[in-house]
Amino acid sequence: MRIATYNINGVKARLPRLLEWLDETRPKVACLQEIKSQDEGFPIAEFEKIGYQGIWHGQKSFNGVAILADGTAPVETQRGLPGDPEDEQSRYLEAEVDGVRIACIYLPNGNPLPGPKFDYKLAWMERLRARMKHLWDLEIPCAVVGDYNVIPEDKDVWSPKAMASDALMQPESRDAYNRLLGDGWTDAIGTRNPRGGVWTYWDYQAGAWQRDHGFRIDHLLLTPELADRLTAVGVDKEYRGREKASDHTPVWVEITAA
DNA sequence: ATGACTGCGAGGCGCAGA
Repeated sequence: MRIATYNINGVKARLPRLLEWLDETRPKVACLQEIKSQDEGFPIAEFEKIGYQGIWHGQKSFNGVAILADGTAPVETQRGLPGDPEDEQSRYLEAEVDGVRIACIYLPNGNPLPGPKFDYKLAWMERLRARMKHLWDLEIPCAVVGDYNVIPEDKDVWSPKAMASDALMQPESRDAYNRLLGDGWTDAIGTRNPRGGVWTYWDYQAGAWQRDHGFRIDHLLLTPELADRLTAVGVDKEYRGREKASDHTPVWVEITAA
């Protein structure tokens, strides 16, 4: 069972590329971020044509997350991140698929800093931690996957110096991420690539892709019940080099049957 | 190096329909 996450940067602009990736790699579950679409504009029929069902949580222009599943309907368990009734940004969607609980997250970027956007990021991360504690206490196979907008360590970025002032690698951002790992969650890509040097994002600007100037910000965090079933991890790097690509690339874990 | 690129909405514009 393959669980993948992919920040697609616009579901309409990315549709041909996205359908191609689903068709070629056939993940059981595909968690999408930055669909940048309102609920009524989500092209579910296109996914159904190739055998996927899905749920989505959109908003106009920005953000938006979706969970697609091959040949089965994800059963929604949570829409929106709990903990702040004032927060109207669509960044969290959670469902059950084949006995696995899966949360799809689009964590706030947090730039520029200091400022309200960075404060929002840190507050969102504390709310995420509370939700993840809830999931942890269920003692079930569970994955919280998506665009975390955190570069965990210096080995996860092409140049720590170039990115030093960015919200993605501030000590506060890293501390909040490390608290999740400290709670027991397994960073699947990180633990399987201890030397680092694995990127999931390359900026559109300054020839970052051609120079391999990337970093790792798309993560899959697993409970022990799921980490025990982990057989492989991967980054579908070549999709970043295709025509009209997203600036992120798909990342996945392979899990054995229960 | 205050750069670089992209997607989307607003809005302009052309066009179809009333």
